[in-house]
Amino acid sequence: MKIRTRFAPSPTGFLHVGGARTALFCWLQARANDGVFILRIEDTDLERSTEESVQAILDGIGWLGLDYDEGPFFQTERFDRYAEVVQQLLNEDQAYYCTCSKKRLEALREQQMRDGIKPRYDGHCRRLEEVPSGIKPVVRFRNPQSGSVIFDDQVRGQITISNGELDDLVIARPDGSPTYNFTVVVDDMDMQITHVIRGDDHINNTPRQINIYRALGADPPVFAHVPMILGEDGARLSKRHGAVSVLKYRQLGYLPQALLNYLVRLGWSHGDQEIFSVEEMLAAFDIENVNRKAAAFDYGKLDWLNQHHMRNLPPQEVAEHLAWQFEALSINTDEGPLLSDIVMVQAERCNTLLEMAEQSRVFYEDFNEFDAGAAKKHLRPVAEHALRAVMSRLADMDSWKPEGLNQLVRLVAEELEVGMGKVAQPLRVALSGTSVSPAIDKTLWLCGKQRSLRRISRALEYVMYRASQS
RNA sequence: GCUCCCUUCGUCUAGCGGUUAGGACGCGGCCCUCUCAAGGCUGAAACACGAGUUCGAUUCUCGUAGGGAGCGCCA
Repeated sequence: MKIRTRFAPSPTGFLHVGGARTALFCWLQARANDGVFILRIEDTDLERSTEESVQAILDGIGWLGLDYDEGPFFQTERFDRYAEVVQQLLNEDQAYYCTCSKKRLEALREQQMRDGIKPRYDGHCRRLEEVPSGIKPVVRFRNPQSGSVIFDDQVRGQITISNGELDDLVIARPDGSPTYNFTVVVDDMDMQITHVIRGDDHINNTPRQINIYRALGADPPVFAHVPMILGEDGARLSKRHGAVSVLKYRQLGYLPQALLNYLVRLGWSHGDQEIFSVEEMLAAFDIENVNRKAAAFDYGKLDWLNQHHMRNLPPQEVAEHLAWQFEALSINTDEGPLLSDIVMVQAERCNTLLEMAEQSRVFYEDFNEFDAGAAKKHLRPVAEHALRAVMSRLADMDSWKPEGLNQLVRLVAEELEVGMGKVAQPLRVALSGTSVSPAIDKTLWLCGKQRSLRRISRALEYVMYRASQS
């Protein structure tokens, strides 16, 4: 049978890393097995669902490249179908009307808590003959009262829950709108989902869902409950820390490939391999090898992976993502080096594309003044000879390539009989305004001839001015 | 409170009865070096606890402790 998986977020917020990883696992399970990946929006909560959230989720999985084959389906567009199934269960006496007031339910619950037992519906309306007029009843699923539900979770192994722990859950509200545990089953059944991969906060819902499948005469799918992702401090992700949209990671300068790589390794491993391209994930991923333990998110490792991918992906491809950063920083890159050249030089020196863009601004825009500390240390009178020597030779350069530039700087150092540092550091400050930049030949290369000459000349003026002041 | 789930270096993990408990990130040291990086070498760092089972437990079983989730007319 063809594997069919689905990612079914509710649009009450953005797509965060936990959801993104679940989506990734669903996607991998489908793609690796020539299956189908479906996107379904669970928007039955009219109060909290928003258009913006739907868009944020779509944008998030779009950025990650988790393309879907069917959908997005919206549950709000399937209300007729749910009503039909509710009626079917009612007709078969597998569901019943319940007129219990919320007040009674609350009192019941309080009493049960006091008695130290698990709060659950007591079946008060199980034998209700007819609904009094004027009362809008809810519909409850008639859950089996004995026996237990046993299922084999692909991640957790066998899980057993006694039916005695379950109660008759509401499947339709007074206004007829369906509830979550019911719509999931109807949808997964109708969409012929074979593998339900979701967060482990749904483990407790699974047995009751399985009972509904059985009542409908359908075979339950395979379940796989993946652990959640914790914040860096090991506490649950909350709005306060870490629970941010995956799109935030784009803003922070992470490549989607890096985030996917990080996410797939969180709770899953394949020998000692740390680096995975999407193709490699597809080849090696197996949902059964996913860990049971919740994992803490670690930005440090994400940084490392991000740098790795920035260095190893084709520069041209990374450049496209880098362009997004420059745009976000309002840096015009029309006049200056190719973005792919920036990537080749800067990738190993940065953890994120954001850093890369910020540190490369100097190749596109002039800086206002020298960093005080750097200037004080390196733009001293003794630097004059070196700067002049370099400048005059640069003026004669016709081929502006790193190799030639490197030779040139070395030659100057040799002729002046000083170490490379005595030439490179003043030059670096002259070109970048700071004491930190790529290797000096690369810095010259990226600055370009005109810009380099102009900046060295300006630095010389600064050096002369200082000399005159002392 | 009740039910279910989880527990190897700080973090992510390997391990599937006998290992000097391996790798990765991070951290320390050394080397390289024109700055910052990157790279190379190297060091510190873990089986939550207690009983069993066994010739032998990180590994199997049961407790304890700690953590998480669920117990809605939310999803």
